[in-house]
Amino acid sequence: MIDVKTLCLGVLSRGDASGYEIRKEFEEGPLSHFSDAGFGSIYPALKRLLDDGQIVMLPHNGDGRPDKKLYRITPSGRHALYQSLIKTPSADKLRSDLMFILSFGHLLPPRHLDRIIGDRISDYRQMIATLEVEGSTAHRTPGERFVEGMGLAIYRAVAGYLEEHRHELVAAALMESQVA
Amino acid sequence: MIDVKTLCLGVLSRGDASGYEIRKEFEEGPLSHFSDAGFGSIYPALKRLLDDGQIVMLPHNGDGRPDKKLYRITPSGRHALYQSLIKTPSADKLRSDLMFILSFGHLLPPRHLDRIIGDRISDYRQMIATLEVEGSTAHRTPGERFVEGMGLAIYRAVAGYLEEHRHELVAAALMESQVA
DNA sequence: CAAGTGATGCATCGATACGATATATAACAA
DNA sequence: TTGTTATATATCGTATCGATGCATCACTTG
Repeated sequence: MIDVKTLCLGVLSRGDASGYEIRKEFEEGPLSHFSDAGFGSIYPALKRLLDDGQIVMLPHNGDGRPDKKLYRITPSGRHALYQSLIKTPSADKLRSDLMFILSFGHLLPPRHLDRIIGDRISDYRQMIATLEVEGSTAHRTPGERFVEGMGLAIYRAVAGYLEEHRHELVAAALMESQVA
Repeated sequence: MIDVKTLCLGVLSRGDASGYEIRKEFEEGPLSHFSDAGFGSIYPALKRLLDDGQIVMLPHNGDGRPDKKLYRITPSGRHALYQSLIKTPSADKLRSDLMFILSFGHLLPPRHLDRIIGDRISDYRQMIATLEVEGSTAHRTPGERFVEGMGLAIYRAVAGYLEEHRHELVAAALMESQVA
């Protein structure tokens, strides 16, 4: 998997940013769907990138706000980013607590099962609605549009599957609970 | 996210297993699609589960093979598993190096783009074919069938999206490379 | 106008997890 | 007999995660 240093270089390749702003990219932006990094990884990564000369810190114009360290990618940093981008990408990873839980569906109360599935459907429907609005308003590069489209496609597939098969699983759990 | 201790308890709730066999479950079984754990996490987890009395080690019948430590879940372990299963599951996570790379598609050679997308489509088509065979042969609980079905639905959505939008992205990269 | 809430912003720390590596045996093919 | 693959345990350094702490500023709400 791509490391946090490279993720930061990727964000900075689009423009100067602070650690906090980089974090936001992984929480909201087009990169948020398939990448992630928290403060605990970003700040150490920025430190190492500084040491390696792949980014520089901009002198904050002594105006109002004191802190907010802005970082800018260097040519060396762009080169390192490019080298990472042309490496063969590792396999995609899906992690889902819900799916782990549902694979033990027969051990759980049917009502509880039905609730957590319903909640998750709502979550996905909400995300889909948000994406559909953003997709038509926000300005995006072709790559970003492609990635957001993939996010949308996956979210729809997940929400659709949950809706279509929810009853089967709950019904099976009901049978199980009547036996026990 | 659910920790490796709980993942191990989940596997052991289906039957006794060694560390190696637990690993295999995350590489092949129905749990492999949405969960993962390597040796470096499993062995320490088993050690802690032993300390906590949530699993026990079975005395290996002094037959042929020497090593192979078999573990069995205890009632205390089943209780701990249940407690984890009824917690509100955290949000699903998708990680994809490929999507990160493609979001910078305009920086990359169009031919390279086309190749890595094509390779990934093949990977997914292969996984889908494997799953379709297994789904009709292997014996599964309702929960496992549900989870495998979700895996299949997502893989199909991803492969389909890649196939349908591949050209758009490559075309955009071509335009970009002619400008530069 | 005070007081609370939430967003902005930096940073650290411990627990956990990851990935590579080492070691050894058994089975099976070349 | 040599090599390869599968079985099997285990460790170690590094990277990452998640929670927490601490400010400041803006906004709203009684």
